[in-house]
Amino acid sequence: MFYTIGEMAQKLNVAPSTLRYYDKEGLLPFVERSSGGIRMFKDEDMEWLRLLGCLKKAGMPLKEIRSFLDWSRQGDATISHRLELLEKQRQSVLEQQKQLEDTLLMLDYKRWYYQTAQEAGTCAVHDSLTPEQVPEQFRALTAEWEKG
Amino acid sequence: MFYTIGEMAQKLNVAPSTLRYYDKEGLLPFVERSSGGIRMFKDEDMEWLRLLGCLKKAGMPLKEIRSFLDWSRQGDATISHRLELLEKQRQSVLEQQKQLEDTLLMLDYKRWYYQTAQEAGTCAVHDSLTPEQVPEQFRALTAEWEKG
DNA sequence: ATACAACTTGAAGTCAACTTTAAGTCAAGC
DNA sequence: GCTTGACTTAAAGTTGACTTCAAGTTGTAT
Repeated sequence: MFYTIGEMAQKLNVAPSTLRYYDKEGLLPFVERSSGGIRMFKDEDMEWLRLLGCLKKAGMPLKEIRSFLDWSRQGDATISHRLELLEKQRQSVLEQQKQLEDTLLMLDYKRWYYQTAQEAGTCAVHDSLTPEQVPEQFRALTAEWEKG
Repeated sequence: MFYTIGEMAQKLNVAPSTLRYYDKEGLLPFVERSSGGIRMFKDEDMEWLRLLGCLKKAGMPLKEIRSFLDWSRQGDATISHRLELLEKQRQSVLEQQKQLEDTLLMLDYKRWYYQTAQEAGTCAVHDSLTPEQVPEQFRALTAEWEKG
């Protein structure tokens, strides 16, 4: 079962031009062509593109994804390279998670700050708030995120 | 207590040119200047730059950070705008967390895959693995992440 | 056979977020 | 007073990841 670039783009919810760009960057070396030169995508190709999208969302640049792909096609001699790249990316994901955690805490604090201000009609309400009126989980943050 | 752009850049672990760029983009409207035109950063400015960095790492574009800043300077009339922007960003962070969670699971699976392959010296080892030899947490993923 | 939408390519354009360059100014130490 | 390193600006260059354009081809439906 084959799909055209338009069909595959729709399945993946990306623009056809994006897939052509990936192809040009060597990220789709196994996609077959019809006798007339039209790309014929397989379900297998979608698998790889889903993996690609996953790595991309984890912040991996296309160049590194390309390296990983090239290594995969070179066979068993590159297993340790691939493992190393994956470990590096895993570390990066863990750091990003930590960062998002911190940011979420900050956003939650700010949200409470502005919700309170909205109810009062003014940010000045926070000048006259005793520590007991600040929800416990935010007390440590009032000092840290004063500005803005 | 004032800092030069170089000192502040060092404290924040960014390039001085980055801070000049932020200034040009209207993200540092409150940074004072010496009589000779040299930027004089305060601790307060660092607070804001830390907040900016936090929002940036959460994927907020500088334009939106600029909006938030402008609204903050306009006073209480913009509280709801600010709240709306923060809620939107909070939603975005939650989605990113979910995405990273999925990616981490995939990376953990791939890591196991290549660690096993490395020990065996070949990826072919996975062809002759019974389901019981696959750690339980990865069994559902063998089908999902076959490629690469 | 012809129309027509969807495909093809290479090249150029876009966008965000910086970085670099060039030419000049400021300020601290000698 | 002079040197020197860090600062100033405007403008141009870079990078990554696409998108758009122009000109042409393919393949399906009538």
